[in-house]
Amino acid sequence: MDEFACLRDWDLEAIVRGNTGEATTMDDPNPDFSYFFSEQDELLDSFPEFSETTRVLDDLEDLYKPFYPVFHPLSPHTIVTTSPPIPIEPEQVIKASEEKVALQGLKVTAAPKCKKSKKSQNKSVVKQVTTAEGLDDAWAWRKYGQKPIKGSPYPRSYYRCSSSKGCLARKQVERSHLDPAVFLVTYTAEHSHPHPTRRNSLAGTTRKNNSLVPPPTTTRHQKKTTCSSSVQQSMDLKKEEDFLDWLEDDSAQFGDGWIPSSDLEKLIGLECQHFALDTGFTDDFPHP
DNA sequence: CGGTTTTGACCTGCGC
DNA sequence: GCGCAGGTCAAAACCG
Repeated sequence: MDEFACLRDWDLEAIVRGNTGEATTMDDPNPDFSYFFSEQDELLDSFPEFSETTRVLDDLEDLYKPFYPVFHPLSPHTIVTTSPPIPIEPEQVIKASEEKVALQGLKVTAAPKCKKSKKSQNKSVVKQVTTAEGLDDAWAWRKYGQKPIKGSPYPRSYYRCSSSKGCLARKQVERSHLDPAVFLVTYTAEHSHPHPTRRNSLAGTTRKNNSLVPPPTTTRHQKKTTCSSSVQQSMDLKKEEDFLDWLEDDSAQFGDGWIPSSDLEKLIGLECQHFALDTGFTDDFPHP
C-alpha cells in the first residue's frame, strides 16, 4: 500500500468510527428530527465551511425534489431509493445539479453508481456528508470489506451492523473523488433491533492500537497495525491534550520512511479538522 | 474470550 | 460466454 493510499484509508476509517452523539435512525418509528435539525443549525453556526457545503447540498435538494421517489427526513441531503416506482438515475440528478453548482464555483459529488441488481432493489439511503458530522451515528459497525472503486482514488469500505447478530443493516462509506471533504454513506437494509445508546455503540469498538505506525513494508501480519486504527482511536477516545500528546510522542515515527513530513502536516491538519468537528474544538489546532 | 480490522479469494450481476 | 467491477466471505492476527 502506498503512502497516500494508507493516508486515505486511515482518514476514512477515522471518520467512520467517529461518534459524536445521538443520530437519527433509519427505523425509528417516531424520530425526533427537530433535534437533528436544531443541532445541525448550531453546527453550521460553528463551522462556516461546513455551512457552505450544506447550503450547496440544500440547493441540490431543491433540484432533487422533483425526482424523489421517497422523501426521507433523515437529513436534508439524504436520498432514499427503493424498488423504484419511478426509475431514477442518480447520475442524472447529479448532472443537473452540477450545472447549477458549477455556476457557483463549487463542487458536487456524484452518488454511487447503482447496479441494477437485486441488491440495489433493496431500500437504501444515500447520504452525502461532509467530514465527521454525517458519518457519525450511534450504531456499532463492523468493517467486513474494502474495495478500490474504479474511477475513484478512494476505496469504498463496507460495514455491517455489529450491534445485534442477524441484523442485516449495511453501510458503505466512500470518499468522493471530486471533493474529498464529502463522503457518500450508503445505508442498506434496516436494523432488526432497537437503536443502541451511544455508550452501547462504543462498547463494540474496543480495538486499540498502541503501535501507531506500521513499518514501511506491509506484510499481512504487519498491516494489522495501521494508521487508520490508531488515528481513529485518537479521534474517538482521546481528548484534546491526549491527541496533542499523541502527536508529539509519535511524530518522530512518521519520519521513519513511512509518511513524509509534508504528508504528516496534511495528516495532522486534516485530523485536527475532523477532531474539531467531533468535539467542538476549533481554535487550538493547526490548520493544514 | 469475544470483539475488531485487514485483505486475498470468491461470488454475482451486468454489459458486450 | 467472457470479462469486469462491485460486494461478501473468511482466515489470520490483534486488542482489552
